[in-house]
Parts: sequence; C-alpha cells; structure tokens
Amino acid sequence: MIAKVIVDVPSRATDRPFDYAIPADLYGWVEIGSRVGVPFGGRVLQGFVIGLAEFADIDESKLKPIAELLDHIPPLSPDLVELAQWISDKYCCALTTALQAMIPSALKGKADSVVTLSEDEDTALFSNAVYSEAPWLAYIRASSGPVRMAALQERFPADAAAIKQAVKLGALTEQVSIRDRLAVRKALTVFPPEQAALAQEALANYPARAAKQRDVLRYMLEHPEPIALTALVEALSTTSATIRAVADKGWITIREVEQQRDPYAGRDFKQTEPLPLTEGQQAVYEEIAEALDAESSRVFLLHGVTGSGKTEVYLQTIERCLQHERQAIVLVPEIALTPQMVERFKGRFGDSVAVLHSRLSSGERYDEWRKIREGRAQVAVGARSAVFAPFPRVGLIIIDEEHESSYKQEESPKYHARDVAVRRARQHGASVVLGSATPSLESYAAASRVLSPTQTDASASSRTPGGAALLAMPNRVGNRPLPKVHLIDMREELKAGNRSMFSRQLHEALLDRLEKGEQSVLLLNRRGYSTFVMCRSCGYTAQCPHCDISLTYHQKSRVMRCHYCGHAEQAPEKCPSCESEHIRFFGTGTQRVEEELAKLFPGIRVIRMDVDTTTEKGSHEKWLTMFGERKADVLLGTQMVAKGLDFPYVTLVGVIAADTSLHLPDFRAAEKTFQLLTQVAGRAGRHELPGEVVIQTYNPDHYAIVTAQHHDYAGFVQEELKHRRFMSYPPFCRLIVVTLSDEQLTHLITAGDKLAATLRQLAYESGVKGSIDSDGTRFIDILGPVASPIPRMKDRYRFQCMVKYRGNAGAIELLKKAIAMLSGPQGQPPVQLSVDVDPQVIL
DNA sequence: AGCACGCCGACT
DNA sequence: GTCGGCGTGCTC
Repeated sequence: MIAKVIVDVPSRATDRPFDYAIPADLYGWVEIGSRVGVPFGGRVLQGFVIGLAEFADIDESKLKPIAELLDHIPPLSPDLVELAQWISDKYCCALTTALQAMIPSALKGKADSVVTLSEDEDTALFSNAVYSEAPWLAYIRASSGPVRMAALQERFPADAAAIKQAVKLGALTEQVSIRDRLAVRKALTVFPPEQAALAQEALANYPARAAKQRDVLRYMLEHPEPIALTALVEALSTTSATIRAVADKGWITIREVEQQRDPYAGRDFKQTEPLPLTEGQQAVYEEIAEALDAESSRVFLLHGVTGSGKTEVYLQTIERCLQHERQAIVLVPEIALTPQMVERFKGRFGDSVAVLHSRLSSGERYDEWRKIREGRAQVAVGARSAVFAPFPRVGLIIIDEEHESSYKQEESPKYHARDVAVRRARQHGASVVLGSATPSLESYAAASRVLSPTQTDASASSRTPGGAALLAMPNRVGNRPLPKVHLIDMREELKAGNRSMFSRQLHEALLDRLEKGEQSVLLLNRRGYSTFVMCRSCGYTAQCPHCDISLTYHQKSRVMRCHYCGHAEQAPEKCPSCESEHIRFFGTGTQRVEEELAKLFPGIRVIRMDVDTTTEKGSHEKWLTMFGERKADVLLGTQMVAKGLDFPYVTLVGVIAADTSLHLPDFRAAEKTFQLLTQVAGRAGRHELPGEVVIQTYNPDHYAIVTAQHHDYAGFVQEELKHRRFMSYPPFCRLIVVTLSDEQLTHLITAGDKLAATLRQLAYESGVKGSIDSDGTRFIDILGPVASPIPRMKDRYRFQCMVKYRGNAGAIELLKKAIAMLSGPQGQPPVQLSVDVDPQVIL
C-alpha cells in the first residue's frame, strides 16, 4: 500500500503529493487525514495523508516508508481533506497551508532528534583523544537515556560540528521524530479501592505507625471518586510518597488521566429555556426548520434589524438540528465573541458547546477542539476557523454578522469563512444561515433579484446552489422602535462658534443621561488610523526603515513599533530631522475624547476600550462586565463597542465623527460606514428604555449617512449598487489581487510587467471579452501593475495587479497558468507572489 | 522551505 | 592547496 502525503513545506515546488510506503505495523492505521512523520530530502517532516493507492506513481525503489504515525485518531476526516483541496484551488494556496489551517496550532509538529551512543560503536573512534575529552561526550555518557539534540546544541554550542561528525561516523545514533508543540495534558489521578469491603478491613488492621497512610485510605473510602494526586496531597497535607505507599500495597491505584483545559471551568452558566418566538421569528424559524428536516443544503440570508432577536432564532434552529443528531457550527466575528455571547449558547446547550477563539491559549483551544473531534461537543461557537470544526455530520452552519470583513483571513490561506461554510454545508447536506442587520452587498445580491441575470455574477450564484433565500425580520422584539437618529452637521457647529468635539446636542444628551443615571456608548470611528509620531515644526513623521509605513506609538513602553515587520525603536525626545522639541504623539483619539469628557462633565465615569486598554487577556471581558454592572456612565471606544453588545440601560449612542471611514480609498468605504453606523445605533434602546442616537458628521448629505439615519438598508443598497455598477466593482464582478514582492526594484518591475502581459495574452486567447463595459456575461480585465498601497515592506518592494472578472471567465485558472509560465522548471516564481481571491480590504 | 552539491576568493 | 562563500536543484 502507498500513502499520498502532502509534506509540510509551503512552497509551490513541493505543493503536490509524495508517495510513501506504509510499513507493515502501520497498515490499516494510516488513513486519509492521518498526520504522519516522513523522511523528506534528508530530514523528517510532518505530513498529511490525502490519499491511499495500490501502486506508486514513481519507481518503487525510490519509495521511502512513513517514519511514524502521529495520532491514533486522524486529526482530519476525508471530507475536510477534500475541503482543503477546494480551498487550495480556489484561493491559490499550498495544500499544506489549507490543511494546517484546519487543525489547532498545538498539532503543528516539528522534527525533534535524540542521540544515543551507538552500541557497536568503534571504540577507537571515542578513544581518540579529541573526542574522549570532549565535555559533550561525557555529558551523553553520564545521562541514562537518549539525549535531545536541542539540549546538546544549547549546552555545547561550539561543538555542533564535532557532534554532527560523530553522528556521521556512526559513533552516535540519531533518532528523529515529530514532536507536537503541545501535548495532551495529563495528571496523576488516584482511584478508590475496587473492593471497598476488603479495603475497609485492611484499614482496620493498618500498621499503627502508618497514620498518614491510614488517612489516605480512609479518605478514599469516604470519598470513592477519582481525585487528582495533587488535590489529595493538599487535602490531607501529606506527600505523594505516602499516597504511593498505599498504592504500592494495592489498596488504591494511581493512573495518568487526560485533562481538559477548560477556559470556562468553574463558571456557572444559568440554563435557559427557549423563549416564545415573535411572529417574524417564527416564520423564519419554520423556513429554516423545513430545510433541516429535509436535510437539503440550503443557504438563507437572514436580514434582521438590530434587536430583532436573531440569536434566539439561531438557538432554536440549532436545537432542531441537534434533534436530527447533527451538529451545528456558529461563526461569530472575533470581536463580537464576548462572554455575553458565549453565555447564551452555554446557557442553552450546556457542556455540549465548544468555544473556539483566539483569546484562548493554544492549549485551551486544542482541548476545545478535541472535545469536538471526540464527539463530546455538538455545537461549536467560534471565530472564522471554527468553520473547520471536525464534526462528523454537520447539519447547520450559522454565520452571525455575515458582512464582517474579519471572516476573510488576511494571511494564507486567504479564505472567506462564508464561502467555505457554503461549500462545507454542501458536502454534508447542511444548511447555512447568514445573519446580519446590514448584509454585505455580495450576499444580498446573491439572495435577492436585485441584479438582472446578465448582471449577476454567475459564479456567485453557483456558489449558492439554487441561490440564497432571503428571510427578513424587519421589527424589533416586542415591537420596540428603532432609536431615533439625529444628524448633526459639524460645519454648522463651527459656524456657531462651537469648537469642541461635542456638538451642543450631544453635549446636552450626555448631560441628560448623567442626570437620569442612564448609560451612553460613544463611538470614535477611526478606521485606518493609529497613533503616530509627528513633528509640528517640520512635519517629520517617524517611518519604519524597512517598510513604507508610519511607526505606531505605544504609550506604555514609549516605543514606536512597525505593525508589519515588528521593528521597534525608542520614541525620540527631539525631532531627529529639525531638532525641534515640538514632536508630538498623535494619540489614539479615544484618549483625547476621554480627556475632553472629563473636562466637560466633571466626575463622569468613562470606560475606554481601544487597542491600548484591551491587549491584556480578559481585559475586554472585564471592561464590559464593569459597564454591564453600571459602574460607568460612558463606554467609549472604536469599532469594538459597535458590535453585538446588549446593555439595557444604554439609551444614548453618540458617534463623534461619522466620516473618517467614508473617504478611505476602498470601494467598500461607504458600505463599511453604513454598517458601522447602523450597528452602533442598534446598541441603543434595546430594552424598555427608548434609545436615541446622535451622529456628528461633516457630510450630512452623503447617502451612506442619510440612509443610516433612517435605518434604510434598502435605500442604501440601491444607491450603493449604482456606484458599484458604474465603477464595475463587486457584486458586479469579482476581484483577485496579486501582490509581487522582491528586494530588487528592477526585478520586480520586469516580473510585474511580464505577469500582466501574460495574463492579458491568455485572456485574449481564451476569447473572453476584455472590456469593462462589455455586456457579455464573461469578461476579464487586468489592471496594473501598480505600486501596492504599502510600497515597501520588510525591505521588499511591492507591486500589485488586479484582475476583475465576471462569470466563468476562468480567471483563477488563467492566473495559475500565467504564474506557471513565469516560473522555473521546478515551479519557483521569479519573485515572491501572493494571491488574494475576493479581497476584502483594498487599501 | 531546507539542505546538498557545485564552482570561485582569502587563508594555513 | 584547502575552507567556505551562497547560487541552482531536488525532495517520494
């Protein structure tokens, strides 16, 4: 038998299966999805088995055997392997990158070697004076078992060559194996006597002087449950030796037991019962339930206004899904994965919920993942990568806030969780629910008939077989009104002599809430901005020496850091360019707002949430809890205060400046602004107390702001679609951005021009219409190369080409072909190439 | 990605 | 005459 193995080398040259012989003792254990250690080019690497075959594709004499099998249960199932292949195809990434993204990072094994003295070693070799006096040799001799090579390297850094030589000559035997980054945590556990009666008798006759041992045995008889050794030691203030002594006499047993790192251990989640559904919720629920009962793979776009009770619909459809003995996955944007959210799921489904998000330690994440893999969880709630939760029979995938750009991974594999979810659901006959108060234009266009057939992106609708069904929940639970939104023209404020960052109306509204003891949320929309250092005399800004980007100032450490390469330097006292002392750190903005609040409203209690105050683990949670307990009057922050929060005493939402995200050079700028305003407005008046929203802007006539004021999603979409059609942007076409980078500008220019020319030639040959204005259903257009928005990063220059296409223009295949044509015989590209299919941020 | 093999400068 | 620089090439 032959195993087809993808080795863990993420390069184009090795992005194909390699054949390995399956040794007799692993026969039947190696499956599709197994993780193995294989010899590859003189070293041992981790790899994934993606296929089994009777015969090898190459000369059998060249075959090497699989060195080891790394897990008893394969970490991946065949359907996930297939999904990885689809991702690798669609998003142009190495298959190993896609596979690796599906398993917790704890399972990223690396080669680890140990050495022992060879049994039959030629003693002459070691009697050689050079060796016999070597301290490293003495060290190996002195140790009882094999010695880790890494330990030798650390202890005797100067002797690396000699040690390698000894291995080469056969005096030392080296054994390489794959070691995981993190192991399953185990703890010694004490088990009670199996035959209590006998033990009881023994207790009575226990040697008089062994009082402590008697304590142990008595305890275990009184509490006949397994207990951690350490806990027992503490409970009886004894030592492990005493306990072992009892075990040695055979009365109790001590065994290693696998532990669960439970991030929510010790937390009591109050169990909740399903709430009665409103008419609107009921209708939506029944539609989805019908698909679940029929086990047909359908996609629903659930457009429900803020406060319309989407979460309750999720909970009850999951319930229905579980009744069919199928599992459910809930994706939530990282930022919205708050304790509040987790509580709702744990409260309804208890222990069968596994939570996966980036704030967990890698050990915790590994254990939550194992809970899914081993069938101890039926519901997975998590960020983007939870779409890969290793359930055997997925019945439902819910994507909350589906418009969030964080569902697109920025690093390779640059997948979009929404599209992966649709694909995975199809494999399992599962349904997908995309929920949002402000659906992305792509999803909305796919689900409604906004676009005529010729304008519709054909491949988008093929992504969602039969098209997505649009479900609407236009009313809030309890028919509470959406909050009244006031637009304030800040130009008028200035004219009236108000130079403060608070308009008179916002000022008054805040004062009013303070008097009533109600709470306010203030949003500072500063997407795309960060703290930077600038000289007020000469305009000098601190730049990264390796990247064309401003350094970000971190107040705590007084260090300036580059977000892209990690370069860090001390913040200067004087301007390095003009020696002036007027060098300033342009703060987060939230800080300035906080100061101003303190000045205007003496005694006001403000919680500020931004990158500075939420980096610590659990701090995010801490602030929100405090706010929930009404220990503050104002929650002030950036985007993170806009998402998913639900506090009953919040009756005022203020947006300091709505426009900052409006004029970013990104075609989604208006959409992002509309979404943010709508989302944050939705934080107000969710319960008995009515809400009010004040939006300050310099563009009170902009459609994104006006439609947000009137909670008019349809109006926004209509206007935005006009622009997208005119400019030929999604959903009227699809995009691919190829970024080329190299240390040498000349190389880069040559390669960039060549890539664009090849693409244009291939597009022309394939007969796809090349004009943007073409009314054909297929078109492809290649733009660039142009300098990237960050023209230099980590000392490498960067260019990009954009491919716009519509229909099945085969753009991805064309691109792959073009890259292959530019690459060398082993597939090595002339410069570094990175492909982003369906990019979310075009900055 | 690594690591090996392979062809040209500063040392014993 | 050798040690070693890192430029192509291959890994079942």
